[in-house]
Amino acid sequence: MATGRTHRPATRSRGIPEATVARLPLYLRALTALSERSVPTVSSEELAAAAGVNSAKLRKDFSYLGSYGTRGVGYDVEYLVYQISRELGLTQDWPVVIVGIGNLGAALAGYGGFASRGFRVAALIDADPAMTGKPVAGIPVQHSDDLEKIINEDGVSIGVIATPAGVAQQVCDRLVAAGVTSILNFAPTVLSVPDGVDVRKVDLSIELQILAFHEQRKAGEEAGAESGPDSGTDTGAPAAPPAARTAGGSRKGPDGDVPAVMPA
Amino acid sequence: MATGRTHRPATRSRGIPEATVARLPLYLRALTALSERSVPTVSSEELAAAAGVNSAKLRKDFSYLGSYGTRGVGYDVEYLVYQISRELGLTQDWPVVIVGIGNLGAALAGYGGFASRGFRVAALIDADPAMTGKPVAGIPVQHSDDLEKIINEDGVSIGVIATPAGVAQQVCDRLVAAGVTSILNFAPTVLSVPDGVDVRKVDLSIELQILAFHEQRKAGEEAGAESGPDSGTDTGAPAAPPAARTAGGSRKGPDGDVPAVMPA
DNA sequence: CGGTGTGAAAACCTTCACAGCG
DNA sequence: CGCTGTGAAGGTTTTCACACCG
Repeated sequence: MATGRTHRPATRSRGIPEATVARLPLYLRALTALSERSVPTVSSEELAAAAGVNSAKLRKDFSYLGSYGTRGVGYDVEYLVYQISRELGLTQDWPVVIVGIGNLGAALAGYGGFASRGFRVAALIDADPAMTGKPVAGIPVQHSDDLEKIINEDGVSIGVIATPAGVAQQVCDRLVAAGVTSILNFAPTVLSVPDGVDVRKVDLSIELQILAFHEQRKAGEEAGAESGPDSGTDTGAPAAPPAARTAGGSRKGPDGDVPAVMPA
Repeated sequence: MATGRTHRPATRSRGIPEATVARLPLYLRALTALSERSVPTVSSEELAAAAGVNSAKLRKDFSYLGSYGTRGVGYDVEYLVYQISRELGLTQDWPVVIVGIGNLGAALAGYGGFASRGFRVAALIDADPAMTGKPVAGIPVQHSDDLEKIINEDGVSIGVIATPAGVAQQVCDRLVAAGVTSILNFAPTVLSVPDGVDVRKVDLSIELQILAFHEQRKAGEEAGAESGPDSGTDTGAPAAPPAARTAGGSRKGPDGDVPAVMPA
């Protein structure tokens, strides 16, 4: 997942649980699809299936928004699309800037899912002079020297960072200084921002690592014991030597030393 | 954020909470950075800051893995890197196939974060014949007709779907039929898979929508008055309310019971 | 001392199950 | 009757705070 969040000051009444907020886009997507097929109403059961959650959860989620359904019938698709859009703030137009136009930035620039949800790519920004002026997904790339100007002129409050990790923090700082208060970070690094600025992160490799964890477990399960090169070693007892000091000689798994992970 | 099916068999021993598993990659990343700077040990406080979580949470997380720290000192960086890598299953090599080589697929193919974490891009697959043979990030694209063969020959168990939503389910079905048991889905659609197959999804526009929700709230807040983000509301009228009538009837929505205009 | 490891409390989220309304 | 809306129960995650150890 990808969460990111800056502490909520414990706020007031009108609180929609964060977990619910995170699912609203899912419901919206499912509803939009139904709307396109001109389906007039849906039951919580059907909509839940389409969104990939269970119906009790969906009903509970909707109950935080208000009573928008009709007992014995279900929910009016169009009406719900509107209510959720409004709740998410998608009834207004959100100009967004994407910084870092490499492969990923280009993919984001051309991603249809943005435009269709109230987001408008206001500008593509890159530090490489060779990119300046080059159109990507139909939008000319601008140089990062103009970052502040662009943000101010367009009243941009949401920025997407798709730069290498090394420069992400400084790009972030500039965005924040220029007035951006929400950041979607694709760089594999932790950004620090002042209070009042929201950061959400998406790390592609983290998702894969979580899958690997479960995958590994499946493999170990069906064999009871193990068979791979990296055997199960210990499992039950927490044993394992905590104090494995001395940089060069930490004794680890069966494979002598040095884990198999080493970035470039 | 999205877990796949496969719920805890309950009976299985060694349960590391899902929330903890999701953070292990974060710790690993922070530790890898420290390791590169040859830092020998870290305290929970320091590591937590580097990973963007609080220290109590980090210590609790590590307690599920075992007692790998030294009281009064902290954790041995190298040792912890190894332990977490092993727990995540990253000490082995995971061949991965990426299906759908558009902008996003190309970005993924070239993403350094994969290779550095035990993942190996075994193949890039696309349905467009014009792409076949073309090298992307140094790897030649193969045609989807050969999908099953590729998966079998390489013993691939993890697949990444970066195709348009319309074909995602069928690609998924083929991957699963060929033996893939973990899928990372970038297509904005819900995939249905048999039990035993894990799916995680990453939807770029969902993250932005969540940011918009908070952004909207901020805007409404500084305007002083309460009354939610949609204060004025009124807004024309149409839309199709389910059945908002009857005095004292259902009125819970933040905006009384008067519907509002449907956005385009 | 300084910092880990961990029970216990608190907060949060999900699921159950059913009252009640259309 | 069918389905929503929701208290209450159950589960998970986070936070607290402190015993305990190097």
